[in-house]
Amino acid sequence: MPVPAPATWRIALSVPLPRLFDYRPADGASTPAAGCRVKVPFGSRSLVGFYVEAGTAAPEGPELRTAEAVLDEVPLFDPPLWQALGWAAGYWQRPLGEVLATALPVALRQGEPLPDTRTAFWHLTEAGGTALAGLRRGSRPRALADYLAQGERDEAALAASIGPGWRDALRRLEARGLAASILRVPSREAHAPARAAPERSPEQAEATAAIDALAGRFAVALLEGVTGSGKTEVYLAAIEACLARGRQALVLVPEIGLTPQAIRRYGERLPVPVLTLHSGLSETERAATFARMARGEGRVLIGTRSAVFSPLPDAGLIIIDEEHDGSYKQQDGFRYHARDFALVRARGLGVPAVLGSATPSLETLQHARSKRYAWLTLRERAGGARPPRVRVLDLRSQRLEHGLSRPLLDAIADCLARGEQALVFRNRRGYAPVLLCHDCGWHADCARCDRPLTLHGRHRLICHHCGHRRSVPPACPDCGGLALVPQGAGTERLEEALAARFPGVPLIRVDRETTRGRDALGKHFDALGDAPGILVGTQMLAKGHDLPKLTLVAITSADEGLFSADFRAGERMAQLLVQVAGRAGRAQRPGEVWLQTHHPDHPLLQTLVTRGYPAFAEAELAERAAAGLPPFSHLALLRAESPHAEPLNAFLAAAHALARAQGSAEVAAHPPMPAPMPRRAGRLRGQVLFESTHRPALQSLLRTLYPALFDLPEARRVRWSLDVDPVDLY
DNA sequence: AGCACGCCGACT
DNA sequence: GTCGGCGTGCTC
Repeated sequence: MPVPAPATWRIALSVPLPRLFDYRPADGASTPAAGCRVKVPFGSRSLVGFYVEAGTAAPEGPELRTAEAVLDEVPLFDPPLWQALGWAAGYWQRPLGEVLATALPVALRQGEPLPDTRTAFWHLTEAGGTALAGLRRGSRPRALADYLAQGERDEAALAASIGPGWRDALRRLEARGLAASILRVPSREAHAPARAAPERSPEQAEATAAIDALAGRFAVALLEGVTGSGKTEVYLAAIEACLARGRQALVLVPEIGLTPQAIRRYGERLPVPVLTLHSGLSETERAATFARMARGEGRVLIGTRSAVFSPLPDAGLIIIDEEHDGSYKQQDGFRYHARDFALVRARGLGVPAVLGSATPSLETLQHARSKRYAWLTLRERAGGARPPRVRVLDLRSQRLEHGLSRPLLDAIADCLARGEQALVFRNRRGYAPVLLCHDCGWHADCARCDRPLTLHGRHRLICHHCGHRRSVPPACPDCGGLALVPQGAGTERLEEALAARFPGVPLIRVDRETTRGRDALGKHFDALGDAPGILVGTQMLAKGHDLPKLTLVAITSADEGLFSADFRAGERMAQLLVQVAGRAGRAQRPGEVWLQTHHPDHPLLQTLVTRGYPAFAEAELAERAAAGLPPFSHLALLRAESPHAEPLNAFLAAAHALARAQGSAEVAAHPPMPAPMPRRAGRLRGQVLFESTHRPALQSLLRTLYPALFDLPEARRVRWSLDVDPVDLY
């Protein structure tokens, strides 16, 4: 009779190795549930990992080390979340431990316990009730005692009611035994919303009813609503219904979509507290939000990309606002797509998901066309606002003043004269994108990226790809000529030109330089107010709060994206143009959009301008279908970079050979090629593209290829990463 | 990714 | 004579 192999614990660790690690069970510990955190020795350090499953020690395997401790009685991941994360690790090709670690706030990742989410509620003691009348009238302790006499209150309520000095007064009452507190989970009781819902349009009511009808099962609805059509009202109605059924709702928003105004709007309209998750929070706050959601205390969570990992023990609805937005795709490390993961979670949870956008991604549109998603549309703008009129301005016959044509400047002047506001959009920061020698054609390039340096101010050249800075040379380094001229216009130059042309008119520039930190954007808009004025800036202007006086939107160049090598450039350009254009003419003032271009006859532009985004998307989908591009095929991109060409080429060739050797007829492994930016920050970059019309075939190739890449000796000399469903081919 | 080990330049 | 540069290799 053979001796049974000793049982082991298979642990997922957050290290970039595509396997689990086997340990002997911790002394005296019983086998944990899947997903429990376990402390284990690893090399010379001690790591927090996740128990996955039991295993058996291979007879000739390595000597196993012993796990130190089990940190959880109950895993932090509920079963559907655990399952979805396992799926994600397999689909996006990342070690499970790394995926699980990303899904947790840092404190929990490091082994901290799930934080206490109870809050202190204060009340008057019996002695306090008696002593109340004896407290000096008008004093803070008296005010506090009077307030507490009405019933128990949490500290936020005390602060709001008493104002500064409340804590001091409270301490004094507590010291005299007049007030006491108990720690308690805040009541889940619904309160009356601070603001009532406006009347819904028939379209909104219809969409709301359609979403309601999906409750209790997995289904996806695309809510395609033109800018200003009130998609948020539909979300709010769907969330209310979800709450009424006793379920939690998760709302994902793009990075720039989660403004204080937006949060306030949800908070005022919903009958429960709204939790938020965004880049401005501390790790303590993130862990608390995670805990509140895990315990079912939080009923509504609004957050950016990473909020998709929140526990949802009572899930009822998942909403992905602006589903086309690129910020849902994580661009380093675990390269997941929050929209796609949200749909996987919705399926696992058996709840509906709503994808909202004025400009849906072609992927989502294709699903809607093929009837896999319900397709709901909002065609009317709320309050009877008219869609803006679009005018295409042919630049070929125009002289430009710092990137602005005469007719456009006149239109801005008219707009200001009417007492209205204008928005000038330019997707380039800085003064000018190129500094050119007029004598010999030399231009200033970044020495580490081979790309033109952007002129900032008159003296600084900055590389937007690697951050490298230098000053403007006194003369052309090639010919010695002194005629170094800025070519093209960035937001800085537009601001300068507009200020010169419209002296005294309020002018606000909105780009990464001028708009940093929490709600800097909101402060800009507040500064402008309702007075006539001009906003000039980058795509940060595409969203933000409503500007009722904004009636003119100028897009200074629609040409980028028309001829780009990236097959998604046209789609992105169209989405951006429509989003920016949608800012014009809310309320009762009709808006106009001016579009400067050197290619007024370009078919994509023509379709977009004359027939709108849906027609553009149809045309683009037809082209993608003909070219066999996504969403009609599926891609994975192996990227690599190295300071030297030789190890880079060796790795890509080896990886390509490996894929070829696996020989899938259904997957095309393109030969290694340079990245669209072949050199960045001094590193050479190359890639291998995998493509298949059959997703399972691509997945099957990646499942064997990914671990094999780690074993390539060539892999150790380069930095490499695998991107499944890349959104750009950079 | 860390972290240790390992073999060559400018400092107390 | 050492501190430390980052190449190379390993982690149950």
